[in-house]
Amino acid sequence: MIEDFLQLGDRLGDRQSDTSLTAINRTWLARSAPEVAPDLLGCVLARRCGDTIIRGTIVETEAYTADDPACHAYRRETRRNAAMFGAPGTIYVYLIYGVHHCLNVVTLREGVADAVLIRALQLTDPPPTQTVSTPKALDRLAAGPGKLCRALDIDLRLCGTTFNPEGELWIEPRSANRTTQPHPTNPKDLAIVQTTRIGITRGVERPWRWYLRDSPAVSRYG
DNA sequence: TCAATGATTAGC
DNA sequence: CTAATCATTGAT
Repeated sequence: MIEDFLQLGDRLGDRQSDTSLTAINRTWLARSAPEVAPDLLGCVLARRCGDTIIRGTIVETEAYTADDPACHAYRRETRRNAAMFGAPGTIYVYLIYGVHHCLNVVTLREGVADAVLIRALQLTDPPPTQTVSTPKALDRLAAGPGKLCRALDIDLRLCGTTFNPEGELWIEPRSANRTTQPHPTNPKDLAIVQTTRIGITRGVERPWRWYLRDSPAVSRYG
């Protein structure tokens, strides 16, 4: 099953409508992070939690590359960042400030540290473990890299595993036929803003942050 | 072995 | 603006 997923090929372009293709695959991710990051906007991150699946539309991403001083693996490979050197489609999760987990999609090719940080999701429904009183509260539940990991119960246990629809975490392309989505994102109408990254002290000038202009679930604007 | 720090967040 | 909180990191 996992092999089938990996062999789906490179047919998952932005506007594919083949409903048999349900997940982003390794080939689609075998591009540099600054190429993949804006393409992930409007795609759906899906998390299996027991019987239920939590879904959220990706509305904010950042790219990190091997020659980028802000990248965790800029100096060398370590035990913490080892997953960043994995094949495209590998999951890289790290703990930041001793408090929050952050989720990355490994891109490009095996042996090269290159990844996209998922910074915010527009959740379609509240996770089973959480309650929200207003629609606005739901908008903010995954509005930040640490918050989305908490909402989807993502932690270090997933680090080093692979995005896979047969597993616990995967990504569905913009094109998937998702009639149950309360927040459909029409690829033709994606208004993408490109700007500089947040929270870093080196490589600050690289314009490698992207977000959906009109999304109420973006962590910050500007 | 040890001190500094960080791709953050909530709260004052 | 700052505390929380800890694995990783790079320097002793």
